[in-house]
Amino acid sequence: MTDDDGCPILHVDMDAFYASVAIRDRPELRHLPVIVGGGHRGVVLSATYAARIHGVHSAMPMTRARRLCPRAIVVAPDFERFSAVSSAIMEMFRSVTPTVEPLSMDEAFLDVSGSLRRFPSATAVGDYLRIRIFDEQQITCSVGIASTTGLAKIASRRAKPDGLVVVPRHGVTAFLHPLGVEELWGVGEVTAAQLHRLGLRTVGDLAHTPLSVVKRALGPSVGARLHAMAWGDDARMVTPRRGPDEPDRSIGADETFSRDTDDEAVVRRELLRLSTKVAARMRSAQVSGRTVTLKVRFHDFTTITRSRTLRDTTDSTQQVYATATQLFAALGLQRARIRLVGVRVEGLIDKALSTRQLMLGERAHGWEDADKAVDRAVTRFGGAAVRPATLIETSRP
DNA sequence: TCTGGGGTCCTAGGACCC
DNA sequence: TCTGGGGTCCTAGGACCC
Repeated sequence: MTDDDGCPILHVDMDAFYASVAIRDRPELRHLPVIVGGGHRGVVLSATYAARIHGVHSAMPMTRARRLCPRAIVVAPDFERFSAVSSAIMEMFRSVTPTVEPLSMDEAFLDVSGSLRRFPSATAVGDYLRIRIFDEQQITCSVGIASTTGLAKIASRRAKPDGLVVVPRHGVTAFLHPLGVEELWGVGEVTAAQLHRLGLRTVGDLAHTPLSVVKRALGPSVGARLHAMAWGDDARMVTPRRGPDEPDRSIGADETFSRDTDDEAVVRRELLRLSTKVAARMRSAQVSGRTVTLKVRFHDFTTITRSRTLRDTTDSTQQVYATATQLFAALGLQRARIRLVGVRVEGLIDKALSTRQLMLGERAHGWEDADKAVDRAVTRFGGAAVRPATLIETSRP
């Protein structure tokens, strides 16, 4: 019947997720070209297949997308909505197997080795999930099934839209070798160009190139990994998402200005807004971090980062902001045209594990109390209720 | 009015330590 | 008085993912 011969890894990927959720909530948009995205300097987050026909795809600048498909209906993203749908789908996955690894809001790996008493095959699990997701969420998805994560990921892409593709163990090279190198997970624009320069266009070309040549071109680590993947050899296991014992590695926020700016006051105000946001998210996640990184992107898109590692971990708005502005001041910019600034805190640990030594004479509670008060007020009244005085817009005409 | 915002992981050099 | 060899931390940048 099905030819998955015991391949246990599923990759389930929603089709045009944001756009699908958007048209589900507005059925009159069905069959129309719909683009989720926005902002005059934004990019396409997701587009329906009716829009893709015109060449629109995700990550494309909105300006270009509108030019390609002037009749497209542009919908602003509603991340709370997406997140709610995503949670429901992930829960459904967990009802089938505990070994679920979400990769993003709209895709996950599942290892169903343990589910094969309840289901005759991995393919049966895939069919079941596709039907249930459509029944309960009215959106379609695609499923890839293979012996490894890398293959399952490629298979789901080949299954799009609304399909299921199995890569049987005995058919790995027949499936893989005709594909373009850029189909491999981990090969982006830069690596693809490097491989093309070597005359390698297909995965088969890559597989049949001596490992030493590939390593020399791509570096030992990337080279070895991709060469192995070209043979379907991929050690990456499905690892259920980090629990609360293992927090995210970093939390950050950045923002592209609606117009490039050379006004230091504008930049500082934005750094304050971003620091406020980042620190609040850290406190809400109960983590604390030591390294603050400032990101600055200039008008020509060149991007630099500057970081400072503090003596102790922090989750204080004030300390994140102070560090970010010091890093910015140290750049010594003279009227540079700035496109984007960002603030990120890395080296996160569980707040309960962070011990902080007070400086001599430092007050034990100061900014920390202020942050807590702000968090409480935001919980009660919403984010607009409490913010630093310099962020309150004045003199709206 | 080309090119978002959220992340992860890797590399590489220098400092520093034993 | 001519040059070790790890290991870890810090910093900066870059590739990649959705």
